[in-house]
Amino acid sequence: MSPSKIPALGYALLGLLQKPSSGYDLRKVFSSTSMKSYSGSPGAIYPALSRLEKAGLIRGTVEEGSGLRRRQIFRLTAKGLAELKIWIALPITREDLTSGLKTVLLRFALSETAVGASASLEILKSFEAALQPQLQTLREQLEKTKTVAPTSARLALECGIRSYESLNEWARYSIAIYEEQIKDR
Amino acid sequence: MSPSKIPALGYALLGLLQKPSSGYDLRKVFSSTSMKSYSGSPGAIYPALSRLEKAGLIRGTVEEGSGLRRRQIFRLTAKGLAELKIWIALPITREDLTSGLKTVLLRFALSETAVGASASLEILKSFEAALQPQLQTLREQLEKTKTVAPTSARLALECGIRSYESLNEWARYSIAIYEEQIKDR
DNA sequence: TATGACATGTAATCTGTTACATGATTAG
DNA sequence: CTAATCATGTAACAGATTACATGTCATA
Repeated sequence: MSPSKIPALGYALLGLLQKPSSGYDLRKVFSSTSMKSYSGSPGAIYPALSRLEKAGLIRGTVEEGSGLRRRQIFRLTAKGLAELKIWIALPITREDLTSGLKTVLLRFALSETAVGASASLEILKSFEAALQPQLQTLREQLEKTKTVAPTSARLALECGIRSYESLNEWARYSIAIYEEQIKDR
Repeated sequence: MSPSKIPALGYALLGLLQKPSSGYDLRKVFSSTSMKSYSGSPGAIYPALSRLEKAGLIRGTVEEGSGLRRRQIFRLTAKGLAELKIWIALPITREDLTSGLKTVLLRFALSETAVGASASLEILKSFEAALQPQLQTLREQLEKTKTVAPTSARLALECGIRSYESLNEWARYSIAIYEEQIKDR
């Protein structure tokens, strides 16, 4: 329904705000965990939070009370949670693989808590499906450029192929785990 | 010497311009090869080319002659080539791994032609060196979050670890190839 | 009471995206 | 001759980076 033109940072914030946090908390998560790819600079986060609040997806409340240095705690609204769920469960495209692998992994990481294990499994399946044509394209490119290109260019291509193969194995492994888990439930 | 505040797209263009090309040629490369992550939209490429030309790193000449639809062919200048070489041979940091793996691979792919096989080998070695602490950090994170986190979050972390392990194997494999090649020379 | 970490923000600038505009050439 | 493709650009806008600004609290 909504046009949903939110950049990746916005969704990352929504995902983290399943646990209410201040802007500073969020910055710390970005800089201390494996989410360093998201900027975490104040000039990015605070404006992004303002936009999300203006869009009604989160709500900030100034924390009155004990410590009393002004800290604003943000929480997801119902609308924000709905938007987050839609984003997480989006089927994975080939484009997601080339330009936003980090984002895909974040969506998957959040999926179980936000939308449940069966949705996680669906994400994995669409991920695996998207990998196949990508792998084939790269393999064809390798065949084509094998003889002409310099060694380093060929090796770089091989690196891409190996990466996707590794992702493929991981996807199968993860799918197996989820299928077990859902069966046992 | 120069401050070198060129964005990734700029360097990608410099790399491709080792072979003189028009803006349109470059767009085609971006959209048809595994470099789709670089925008290739005219609103990105043409301004970027202008900036590079203004900085004296490339020079464009309008192609007079046969076909006669106006096409501007860009070529690297000596300064541009020097800048490109510096960028390619930059040692690889941990930060490069988390935020710019694509860029690292591009640098490596270009390295042999632009700066020679021994430089390619150096890049691989600094790449491998940067991988180790990264892997250790992720493994520690996995240990810490193993019991608390939901399955999907744990699996996402495992995906990261597997990816870096795969990169590590590739780096060793590639280093072996280059060491052979350099010995035989 | 002075220093540094906590916590939040703003302003200038740059780059990329999206969408549109223009003209030249080739194919049907 | 008309449509599609080639080839180049521009303008409006959104978002990120960098650097700076501000005030609070703890501690030495």
